[in-house]
Amino acid sequence: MKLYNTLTRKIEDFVPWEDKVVRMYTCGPTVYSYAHIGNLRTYIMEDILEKTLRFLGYDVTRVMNITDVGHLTSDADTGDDKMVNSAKKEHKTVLDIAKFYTEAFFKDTEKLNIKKPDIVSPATNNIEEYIKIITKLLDTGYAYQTGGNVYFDTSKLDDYYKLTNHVGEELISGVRETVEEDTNKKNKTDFVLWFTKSKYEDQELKWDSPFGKGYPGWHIECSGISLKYLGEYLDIHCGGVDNIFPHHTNEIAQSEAYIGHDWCKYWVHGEHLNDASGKMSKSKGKVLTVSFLEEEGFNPLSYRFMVLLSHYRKQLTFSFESLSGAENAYKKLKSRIASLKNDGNIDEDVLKTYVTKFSKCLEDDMNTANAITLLYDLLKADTNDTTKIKVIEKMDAVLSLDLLKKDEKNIDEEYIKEMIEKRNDAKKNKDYALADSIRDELAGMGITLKDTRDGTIYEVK
RNA sequence: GGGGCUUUAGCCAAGUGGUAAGGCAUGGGACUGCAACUCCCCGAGCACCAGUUCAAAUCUGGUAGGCCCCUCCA
Repeated sequence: MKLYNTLTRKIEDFVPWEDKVVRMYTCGPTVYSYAHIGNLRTYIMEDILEKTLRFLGYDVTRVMNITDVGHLTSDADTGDDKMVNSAKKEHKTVLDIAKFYTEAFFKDTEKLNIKKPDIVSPATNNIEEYIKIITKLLDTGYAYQTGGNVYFDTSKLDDYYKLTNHVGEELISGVRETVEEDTNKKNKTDFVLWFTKSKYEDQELKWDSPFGKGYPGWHIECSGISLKYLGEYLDIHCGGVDNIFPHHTNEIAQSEAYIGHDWCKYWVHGEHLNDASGKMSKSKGKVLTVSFLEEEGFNPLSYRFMVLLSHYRKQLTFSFESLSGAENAYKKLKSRIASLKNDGNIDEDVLKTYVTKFSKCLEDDMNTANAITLLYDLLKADTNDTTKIKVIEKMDAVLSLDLLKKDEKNIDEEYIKEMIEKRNDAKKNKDYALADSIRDELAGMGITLKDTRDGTIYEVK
């Protein structure tokens, strides 16, 4: 499989540390509010990656964290914990908030057919792990204590910027006026591993540690969880592009300083979903959530379809026009598939040809757009329906668009058949007013009649 | 100020040197009592300029626009 690796800025052949085994870590959500569909785009990409690897026969273990502490609202040393802010606003405890939004997150991902990772671990469950790492970093001189906090000393590394193209400190200064300079830091890029002192003394969550009672910095969380569950040799680490710097850069710094050798081979980053004004953001007012799409009458899977129609490394601009387009296409595609009938034996050659083509698309740095085009080719292909259904079944193991799932019909079939007959009689008698009123009545129940050559059939919305 | 990405028909989008996939929408046609569904048909020379080449959407240089990162963020 070919994958774009942010580390080398090239598309590379994917070769895991251990043959056929993949250890995959994906940055999880910060659970202080609902995930928006832009966040979810990255999780869809990761889902496709995981399923592709399984499809290709790899033994995948995927781990995801839940950030329920430590994400600061602004600069590391002046900020306030997002979880705490949220709790204050909603008059709940921090852990209540975390639990609530964690559940909401998984409800959303489920609606988008995103598989839950093998291991999901909240940041607050792994405090000992962070303490262990920080202790060693202090012992080996990669970290230092000052002003009550523990910092990572980025000047101890030769290649701190290996994940980015930043050339040095002098190039990344002077952007922001509002950030207060932390005078405790030895270097501009140093970051906090453990806080005991914060301007905000009302942290609800604090733990005892050799460095004082406090709480972990954000970056140490992902390193800690990853090392704990996936060991010292990681194959793939995913996240959104915005995490490249500083989050992932810092993860590499602390992890490799801790274990003393190269850590993660492939860094895969998903591009953002933008709206007309640019990046979608939780702090920018109106938030597009899965529930909101549903309220607007969209099927969440139409959004998944829309995402798969484009490439994960390309920015995508969200608009209701394009979502509607995607939904139309998705509905049509599903109904074409629904009309396939089992009509013979599987043509193994054709099956193999299409499965191979499908693999090729995904192995090409996850070209899902071409994978979906292949679906259209298949429907037009000169083979029997049974074979087509089988191919679609295989493809949907990765695409997860419920392509073969029939919409449940919890309706009175007998009644509908009766009404159809009544309408056909009316049509025969040229009583079109009655015929139309029957059609309208059924339409009101969400039932669409279709007059085909083989008689009238119906579809449930 | 520095770093990076991006620009293909109304919309989404593939394409990685050999003469523009696919989908959605629109329009036309068939079907229909009328519709819906379905089926058939129809559209661009790839932001702009200059190069390299027998040949460029694809390579090089430049111009313009958009976006992202450098600050919590998927």
